[in-house]
Amino acid sequence: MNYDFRKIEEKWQKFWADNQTFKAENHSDKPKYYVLDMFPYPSGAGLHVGHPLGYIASDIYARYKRHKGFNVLHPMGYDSFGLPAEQYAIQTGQHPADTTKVNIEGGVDKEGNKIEGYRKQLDRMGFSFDWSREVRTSDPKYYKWTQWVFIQLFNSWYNKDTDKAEAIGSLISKFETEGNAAVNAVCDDETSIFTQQDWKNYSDTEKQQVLLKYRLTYLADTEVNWCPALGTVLANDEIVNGVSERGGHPVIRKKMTQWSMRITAYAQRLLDGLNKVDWPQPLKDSQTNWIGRSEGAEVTFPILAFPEGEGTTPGYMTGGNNSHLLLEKAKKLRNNPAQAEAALWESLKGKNLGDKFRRQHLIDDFIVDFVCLSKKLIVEVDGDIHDTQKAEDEARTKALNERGFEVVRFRNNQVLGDIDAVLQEIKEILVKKSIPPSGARGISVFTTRPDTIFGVSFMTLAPEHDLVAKITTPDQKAEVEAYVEATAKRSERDRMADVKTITGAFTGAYAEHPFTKEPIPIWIGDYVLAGYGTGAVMSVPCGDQRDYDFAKHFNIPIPNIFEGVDISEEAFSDKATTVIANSDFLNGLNYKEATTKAIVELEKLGQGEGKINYRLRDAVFSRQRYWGEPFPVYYVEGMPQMIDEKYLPIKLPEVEKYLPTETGEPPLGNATVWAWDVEKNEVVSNDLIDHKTVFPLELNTMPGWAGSSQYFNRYMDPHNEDAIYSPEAINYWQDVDLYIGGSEHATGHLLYSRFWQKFLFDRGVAPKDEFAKKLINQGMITGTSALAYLIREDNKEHFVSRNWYNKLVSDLSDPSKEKMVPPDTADFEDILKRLTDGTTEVSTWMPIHVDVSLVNASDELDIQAFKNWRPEFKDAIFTLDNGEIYKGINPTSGKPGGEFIVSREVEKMSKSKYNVVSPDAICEEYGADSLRLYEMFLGPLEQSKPWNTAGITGAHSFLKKLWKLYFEESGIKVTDEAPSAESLKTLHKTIKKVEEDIENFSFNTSVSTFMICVNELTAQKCTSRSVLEPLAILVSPYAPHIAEELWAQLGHSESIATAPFPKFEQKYLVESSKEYPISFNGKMRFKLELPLDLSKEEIEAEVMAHEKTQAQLQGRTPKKVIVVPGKIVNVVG
RNA sequence: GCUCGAGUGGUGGAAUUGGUAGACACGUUGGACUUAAAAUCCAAUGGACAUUAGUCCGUAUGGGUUCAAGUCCCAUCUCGAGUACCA
Repeated sequence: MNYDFRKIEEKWQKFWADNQTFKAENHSDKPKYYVLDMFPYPSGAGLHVGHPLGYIASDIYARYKRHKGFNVLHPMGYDSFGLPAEQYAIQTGQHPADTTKVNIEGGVDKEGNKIEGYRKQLDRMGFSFDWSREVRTSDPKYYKWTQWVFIQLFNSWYNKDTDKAEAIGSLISKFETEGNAAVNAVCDDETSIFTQQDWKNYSDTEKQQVLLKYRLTYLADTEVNWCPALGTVLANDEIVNGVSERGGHPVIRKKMTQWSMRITAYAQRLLDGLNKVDWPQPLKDSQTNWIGRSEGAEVTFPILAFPEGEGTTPGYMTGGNNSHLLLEKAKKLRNNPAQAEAALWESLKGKNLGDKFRRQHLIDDFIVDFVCLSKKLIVEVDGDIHDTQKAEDEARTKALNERGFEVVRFRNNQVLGDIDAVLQEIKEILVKKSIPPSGARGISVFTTRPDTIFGVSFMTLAPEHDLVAKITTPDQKAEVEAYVEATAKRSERDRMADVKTITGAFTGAYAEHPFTKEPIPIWIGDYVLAGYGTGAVMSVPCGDQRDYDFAKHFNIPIPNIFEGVDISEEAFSDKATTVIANSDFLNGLNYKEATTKAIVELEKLGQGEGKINYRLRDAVFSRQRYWGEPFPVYYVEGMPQMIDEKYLPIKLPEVEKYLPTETGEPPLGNATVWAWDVEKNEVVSNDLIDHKTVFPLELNTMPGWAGSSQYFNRYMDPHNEDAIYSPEAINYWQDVDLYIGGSEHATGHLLYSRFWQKFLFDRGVAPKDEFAKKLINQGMITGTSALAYLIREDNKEHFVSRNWYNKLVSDLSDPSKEKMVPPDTADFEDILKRLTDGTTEVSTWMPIHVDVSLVNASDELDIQAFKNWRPEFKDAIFTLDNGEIYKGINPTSGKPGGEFIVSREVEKMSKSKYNVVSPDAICEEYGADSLRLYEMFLGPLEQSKPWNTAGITGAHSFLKKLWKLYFEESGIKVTDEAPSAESLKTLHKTIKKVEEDIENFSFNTSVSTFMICVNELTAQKCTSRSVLEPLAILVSPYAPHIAEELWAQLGHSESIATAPFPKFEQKYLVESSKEYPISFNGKMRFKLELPLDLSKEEIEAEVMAHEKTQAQLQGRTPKKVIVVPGKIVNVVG
């Protein structure tokens, strides 16, 4: 009986499908295990051998876990919205839904090409997917729930006090009862303060506008990355090196009204969560990097003169003459608070009222009970004793008032009696004292080095900064405007490309230094980015290289504020060795001390506070595309309204053309039936829009990552029509235990998914705030391109076989070498002549990619097939490896006169390089089991490695050898004979190693282990059932088809899929002796078999007595003999 | 520039807490079986000298620790990935 893999694989694939072998139930006595692959985008090109690598690994693990007694969920689906289908639609007019269906299910495309379809390709590889749970993101039944999550986000806000998302209703009730002053929420920067009375007076539209500033998904005018070529905006992670990730088109900045996701609310939790998950460190690093947390301070620099007289220098106070005695007293008071003080502190601390309070704080010579430095409000709580010291208190209040503080006094019994009334009063004062946005008062900057504040010699604003136009003096106006205009014209890419050129302009305005009160010139420069921090920096040229370069270029002074550092060449930015000098109260302090001190002093002035800044931006969620999820949104008086959940899904409308409209609207602008009737609750014709009961629908669609941000949970209950998934389902499956996919999703899908998961966790929909416990990035399988070297001259084309090409190139680059004279071919000599006399350059060799299917395992090109494939080369000359010219196939021998050898190069697999190998062809020739084994055998899962089809024969012949262990010509040869001790040792050694390897995801080494095992059992002529049966189970996760067949042939009627994994038993591995390597000075010289129960001394004696030892020593006496029992012997001397 | 990761035969890659470097496979060479090819099987295969035993050199480079280093430490070089005026 021969190993007929085609028959076997077809048979078992059918069996698994018919019997739903891998269907997972949502309840089981077994423990659960969830193995997930990143679902693919079904492209028309189909799968190549690189794609299934991760699927094979996850499938091995899933099958292994089934053998280990787990209830395994292993689903698959399609991320089927996306740009390629849409662009194909634009070109051909075919509906993307149709092409997507063909790409998944197979069929014929418009050009008549047969498409195999992803499903069929996947099925051929024998994956144990539970297809009953398949999802497609473009299926309305699925995207109903994507729209649903969007609505939940819209109806939520982020409460910083509870540090989680809450229903928008709780925010509205806060507004109704207390306004927004004390609301500690993540919201838009320019949100202004209002009272509950203001809120009540707002119109409906105004209320909606306010709420949009708080919702977790919101509509706002944002600077977006606009890609004119694609006609859409792109998220930051969709831009690579300043051009679009897809297609490489230029991207410009543009202000547009767009949906955004308030992912920044989760910045800190997204960072913290990384500590809880077992994900690859490089991936965690890139998320950490992307979130970009930096600690520092926000500092406000008052603007000295507004040319238009808009503001004046606000009053502030001097640093003060703090005495240590007072500080100590304040500390003592803090530790012994009166009852009322303690009660009030509970309510004031931790920004409970929205502003930071300090207690028992020193203001000049006064210790005040509570102070809010940023609002300059002092709260005093007086005991009865104050009745007797009214005069002193008044004087004290007056003194504090002179220092710019407002003082409010309460009595102990007021605080203890009705603390809510007291808090309300404080809150109202805070609201009144609310400071308008920073721009009106001065320039806000973010800095990570507040310790260097005395080194500020100028300030720089981004050219796009709002203040630029306001502060520029008439003298400087022309220059500044020209500069702003010039920067706006430069694309993002240009700006990135030349970071070396220093440009900028002086505004003519000055700001005042918070401490020295010196005027500081305000410049603008494009090295300051509008999008990060506040879009303005305090420039410390001695401590920052960019500021340094800018200062040098424009001749701005560079004061040195570092102790013992030479800054004549470059800036000094080493925090670790920093000692501050020339900085008043910071002198002599190190980085950490000076930073803390500077922040405290800035807070006293009300001109700054400690702040944490994130690089992470809110994610733009609108795309001007057709083939994406439509928003469940219509507009009333310009304000977005959510469609009630019960009318979902809002299905994509039909359109004539998939391009943007002539008026520049997104493709959905072409739809004629795209309006919402609030009475009928259905989508109706645009003609009916009356803005009374029928309103226009949103024209944007959602981005690609919308559909992939919750799919892993939807698999748990994919057909649920009443909920995204039932609580029972998600409480059973909880989260993904193992997630395998590419590292390219590090800052896209994997970040957004974590964000949505945390949001759904906050809202009680998901039980875990991280969706995947363990994640593995499989490496890329690269292609091995075949190259034929061509020299093209005067319409003559000449290909040269590898050997000759290499010799020619190396001979020519080495003048000392005698020039190779090729065999007697006039043409070849001609080439050599022209190469050597310089008429032709070596570099004019052109590598031509040859389709890898035209090349055999020994790199020999089928010249005739090549000529048929590329008819433009049918008259080209081919010099073969033996130096002869190819004259066609010899009719008598049927062979060419010699071989033409191609060169090989490892490159990414791509159609244009003709190095794509499809898994179908491999399955056809060698079988799916061979493919699975070989892909695992190639190398470590995480590593990228080149594909070389030739190597698959190793895996294939292993399977044939495996088969031969069970079968001979006449049939099965497995017996019930007792196995030899040797065979049991081989088996158990294999069980141990394979189990360890699978647990460590070291699949390549376990394939080697199988090969060793089969080689050994073959040599042992083992036919024993008690060895061969467990072996079939061991192999089954890797090569499931052959394992099923062997299992069946061994007489089992059930599938092998849930057969218990063989148990390793140490007793079969126990050895009585060991072949010791005997080394001399660390070099192994010979081996010596010795019993394992010998003592160190006995081993040493045996070794020293050995004749080879004496030969090695040649009469010398060893200095030392190291004996490690069971390991090694080393003789020193 | 910064942050990670990696450098081992002709190739893909093995090598536990430092303990026999090159497992396993591809390729190559020779042989067997075949009219022939494929398939299969056997043998050799890091380099150099000797080819009988053997000796020397070898894990990017240079140092170091150790009885013993691919593995640990220091410095350097090269490649890959991510990120980039992030204040």
